[in-house]
Amino acid sequence: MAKIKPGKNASKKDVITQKAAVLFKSKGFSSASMRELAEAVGVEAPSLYNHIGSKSELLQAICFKVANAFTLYLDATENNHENHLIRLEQIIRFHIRMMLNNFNEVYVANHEWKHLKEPYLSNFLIQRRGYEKRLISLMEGGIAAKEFKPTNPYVVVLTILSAVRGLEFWQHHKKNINNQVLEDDMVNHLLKGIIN
Amino acid sequence: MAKIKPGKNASKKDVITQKAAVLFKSKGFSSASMRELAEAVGVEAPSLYNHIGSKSELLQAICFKVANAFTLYLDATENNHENHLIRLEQIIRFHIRMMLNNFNEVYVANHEWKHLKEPYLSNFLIQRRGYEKRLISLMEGGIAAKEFKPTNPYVVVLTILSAVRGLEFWQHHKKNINNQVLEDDMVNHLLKGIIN
DNA sequence: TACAAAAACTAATATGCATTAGTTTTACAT
DNA sequence: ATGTAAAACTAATGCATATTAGTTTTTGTA
Repeated sequence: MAKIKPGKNASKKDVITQKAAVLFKSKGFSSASMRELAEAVGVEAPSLYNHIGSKSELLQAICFKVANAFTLYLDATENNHENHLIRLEQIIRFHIRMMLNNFNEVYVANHEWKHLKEPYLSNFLIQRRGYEKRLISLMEGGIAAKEFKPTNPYVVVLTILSAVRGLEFWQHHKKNINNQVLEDDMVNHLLKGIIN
Repeated sequence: MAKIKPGKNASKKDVITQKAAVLFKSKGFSSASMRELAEAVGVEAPSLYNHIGSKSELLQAICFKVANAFTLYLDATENNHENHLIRLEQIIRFHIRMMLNNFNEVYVANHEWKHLKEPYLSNFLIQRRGYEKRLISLMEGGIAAKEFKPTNPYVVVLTILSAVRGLEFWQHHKKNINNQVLEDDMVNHLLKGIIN
């Protein structure tokens, strides 16, 4: 009946992918059906295949869009020759903003990557592992420069990344607390602790 | 052919539930099939139903076992009239140990609760929300007593819980770092920060 | 108004799933 | 060894899924 309406800058494929992110987030990739996605788009399920290749391809698009965004930002901070503390803080803030502004996609990338098919699964994990390693190097540099306390750098990176990921539970409270307060409080906690 | 072998203290149902936790963790609840679970147990799929009621029931058992363990420990710390900092530290350490020692179940409870059926889904969320509220009260008490810096207590609780949850990514490195070092580094980071 | 391409539709395929029914085997107590 | 209950098995049910094939409708252009 009605055709899919592409927005100003979004192709039909983009519309489908965005709706898929919402659906995959709320039901999980495996439980989300193409019928449900079609309904969200306003079309019958087989019509989706005029625009996309497969369900799996949608997951790939979402996961790699997110992974690439993080990788690109890290590239940028490395060309930016600030000290380790400032670079770490910039990265934490970027993670927080990605969580707040690209919630559905980041959530899906974090939770549903397991259902990627090979070789995408391996590539995704390799990319993520590489990203972590670069963060660990940053920590090690900061410890060597005495900017940070001497601790296990892997533990610190894991703690920071996980804490920020936790913003996925934040959604419901968004309206009650200002995003800037949230960002500042979390950055201060992760860098300076909470003890008076 | 061969019957399910219950261990010393584990009924057959317990064996199935434990294998289910491993399977649900690695494939996700929806993608995990009863055929696969049966294979892990060493039996044909329909035979499982001599011991359990349904796939859903397995998820319920796992999720509430974990939720109850956390609730019980929190009850205990409240009867233990230490100051706020000490109680918070105890709770963080308990969370870390639960992650390390009951990895599969905690992971499933954290990731797959979405697939619980009503009324279990609602009950689970109510219990979890109540738990968070009690932690927030603890933080508020500590701030009022000037033990903690004045910050948004919800942000702090969320940051701590999420950071500890991140130990789910730890599995692979378990052998390389001592669990006690890990626990101490993480507790120190979350309480005192990382800046020199 | 008519033609061509895009994108919708319906119908069908093949697969996989949890679960039930009915039957046979195993294990244990006597 | 024999009878009983537990627990395994095989076969079948019914439903939901992603995807393909083939056809019709819609849309935009000349």
